[in-house]
Amino acid sequence: MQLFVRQGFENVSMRGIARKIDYSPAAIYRYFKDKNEILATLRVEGFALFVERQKEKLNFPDPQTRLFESGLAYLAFAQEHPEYFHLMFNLEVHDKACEAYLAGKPQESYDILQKTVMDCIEDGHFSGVSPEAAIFGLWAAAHGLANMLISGRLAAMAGEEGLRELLESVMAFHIRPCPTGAQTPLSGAETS
Amino acid sequence: MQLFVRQGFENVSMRGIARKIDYSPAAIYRYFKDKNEILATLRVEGFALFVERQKEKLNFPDPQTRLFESGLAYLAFAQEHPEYFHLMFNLEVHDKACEAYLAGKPQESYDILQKTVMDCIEDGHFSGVSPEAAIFGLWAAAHGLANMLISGRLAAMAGEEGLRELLESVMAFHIRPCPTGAQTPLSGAETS
Amino acid sequence: MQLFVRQGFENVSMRGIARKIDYSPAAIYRYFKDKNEILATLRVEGFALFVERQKEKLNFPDPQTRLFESGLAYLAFAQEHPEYFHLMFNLEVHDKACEAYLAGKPQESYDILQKTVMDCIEDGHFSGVSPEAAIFGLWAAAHGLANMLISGRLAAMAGEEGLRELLESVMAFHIRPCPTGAQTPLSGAETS
Amino acid sequence: MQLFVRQGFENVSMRGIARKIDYSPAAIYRYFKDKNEILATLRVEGFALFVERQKEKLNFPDPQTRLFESGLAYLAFAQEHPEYFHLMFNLEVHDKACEAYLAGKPQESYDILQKTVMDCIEDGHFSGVSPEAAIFGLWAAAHGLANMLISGRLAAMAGEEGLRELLESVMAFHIRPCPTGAQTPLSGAETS
DNA sequence: CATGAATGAGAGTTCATTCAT
DNA sequence: GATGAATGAACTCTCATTCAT
Repeated sequence: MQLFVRQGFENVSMRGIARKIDYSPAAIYRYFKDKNEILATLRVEGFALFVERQKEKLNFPDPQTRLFESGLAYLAFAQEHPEYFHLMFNLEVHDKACEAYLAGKPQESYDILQKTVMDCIEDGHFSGVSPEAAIFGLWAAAHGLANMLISGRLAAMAGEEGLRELLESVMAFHIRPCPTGAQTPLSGAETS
Repeated sequence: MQLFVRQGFENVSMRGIARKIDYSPAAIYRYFKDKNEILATLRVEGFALFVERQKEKLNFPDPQTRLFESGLAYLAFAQEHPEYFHLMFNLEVHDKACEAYLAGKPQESYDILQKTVMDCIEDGHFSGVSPEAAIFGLWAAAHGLANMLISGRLAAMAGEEGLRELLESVMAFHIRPCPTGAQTPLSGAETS
Repeated sequence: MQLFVRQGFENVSMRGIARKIDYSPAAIYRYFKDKNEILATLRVEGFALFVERQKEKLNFPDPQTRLFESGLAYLAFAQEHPEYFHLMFNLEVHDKACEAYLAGKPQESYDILQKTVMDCIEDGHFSGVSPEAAIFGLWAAAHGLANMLISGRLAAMAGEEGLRELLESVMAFHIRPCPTGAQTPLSGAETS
Repeated sequence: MQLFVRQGFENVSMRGIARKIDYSPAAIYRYFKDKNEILATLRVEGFALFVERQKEKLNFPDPQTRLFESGLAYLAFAQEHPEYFHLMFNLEVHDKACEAYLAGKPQESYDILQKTVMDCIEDGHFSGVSPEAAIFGLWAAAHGLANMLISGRLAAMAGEEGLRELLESVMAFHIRPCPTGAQTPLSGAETS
């Protein structure tokens, strides 16, 4: 099963899969009803693995460290399983059973992240920051960094060596404390 | 040609394009060698439009405002031209001419952003921050937020109303000043 | 179009059709949306031709002759267009547009036949016979004979030569007058 | 084996059969060389059952009653075993052994029917009628009625209730006596 | 005796592409 | 300058069938 997960996902065609695992296209249908079922299965698998990786970082007592570590875990997951990442966030899969199962995951992630951010705020680390802004901001930062990472654009610009340090310093930048009272002026952004 | 760019891009098929511009599929080949050439052209167009939108925000004298505005412009672009965005960042287009032409763009963007960040640092806004970390961090943040925005996940979680305010507050969060001396501890993340 | 109607209908596969008309499978889809649309079109065509052939026999003033001739026309149609016949009566086609169009045809046929039979009864030819019984009886007789004819079973048993005379004499047998008052006893038929 | 004969036959696929008898598809091949062999076997079985049902009606002393009852038996068979009927008369099965075995059956049926018809003629019931015409005529009538019955067209036009009475009255119509001397005029049917 | 695993052939269908007109 | 007609290759998926176990 997991064999062909590692093989990239350009050729997401039954024939392509079959060729890669040296099976006949028909053989696949013994194990999966559908092409959708394959993708759905992989998606679920991916999310399970992802959540597992995230939960591993839940034990750090310091909320800032938790934030930092879970961010790095986000990136590590994307780097180690770019196909899963692709499947989970960039592919639109129309499978009701799958979506039903996954419906709760984002909320769960949100809740965890929320708690961590609130803890930071209570610690005075993110004082004066709207929790919602911080949550989505940190989330988006990790997500965007992961995307740039697996698309190769990051390595192309920053060089292969030092990539790890760069990622860490970027995450550190995102988690930097917020000095009391300071707030950037909000000029209106025109979005027709 | 630009007519059909505005019409959505789900149906990226020659037939679909032809139907939308009320031409025959064959007619397209008078103007483009290939499907790849169309996509490449659109990619280039997209990047041009993107850069244009970004440059519009270059006139704000205050570097922080520049940062803030260019971030919002990034999001606005994604929201107004999700097809371009998709094409530019999520689709792999194999076209040599296109890639050659675009090779310089990221560097250009990088340079602009770098200048703005350095200005912020000089202003004491991002004191003690590695410019590289800030550049990629802010870039990734905007990129991730844009991705979440056009994938609909953001609206699904935060609600349609308030979305604009949320985006602004998130961008503000990312641009918050850095208090002198504060730095998060970097513990090594072992993943694998 | 009509080329491949004549070629038998065993190979009712797009590829088979394509091979027979020396086209590529894809070419067929320029002319028909669907495989169903082909069959539906042929069905409609077949029914049109059938009704035409039947209406040609409507001018005979004598109702018995009308009956006889329309019966022979039924058989002639089956013999000349066995594929149409197959398509019309032995194949189940699931096509809403087609079925909607054809829904009225049987009733129309029924009405014509009913009129002819009533005329016969008024002439004293089928005195004492239930019109319904005569209508369905004659219909079924023609239909059954046509089926046996195109399945080859009739020729196999009665020989190729003399087939025409046989058909005529069978039709004559079915149209024989009914003597007044005579009625066969109805003993109960057990059909669980 | 006979278990799954009763279960309907729409899904004439090895997989479908296997599912219905709760065996694996492969198991079937222990008992039958082929899909054709299954169908051939069922065909033979069907004909055997059919002949049996017909012979049950052979004991009625009155030839007209025999005719009537065997006609109803024909219909009852079609109604009770539409799959057999389909298999026997509407499906082309290419199996030499099967065909060889069945070659004699029609002649046998023909002989039985011939005897009955001759008896009727001797009784003065079908006076002046060509035996051949009567035989094939009655045969075709029963066959056509059976076809219309199981195709659902009869019920669609005549209504579900009253169907049984209709069938009986139609059969009675077909068996009506022939008055001496009367013969319909045979005008030539032009069929290309 | 029965099955799980596998397959080759083929089903209907779509797509990017070509070319005579 | 534009199209209608056509195609080859690919798609997802099903089927009858085989064979080691």
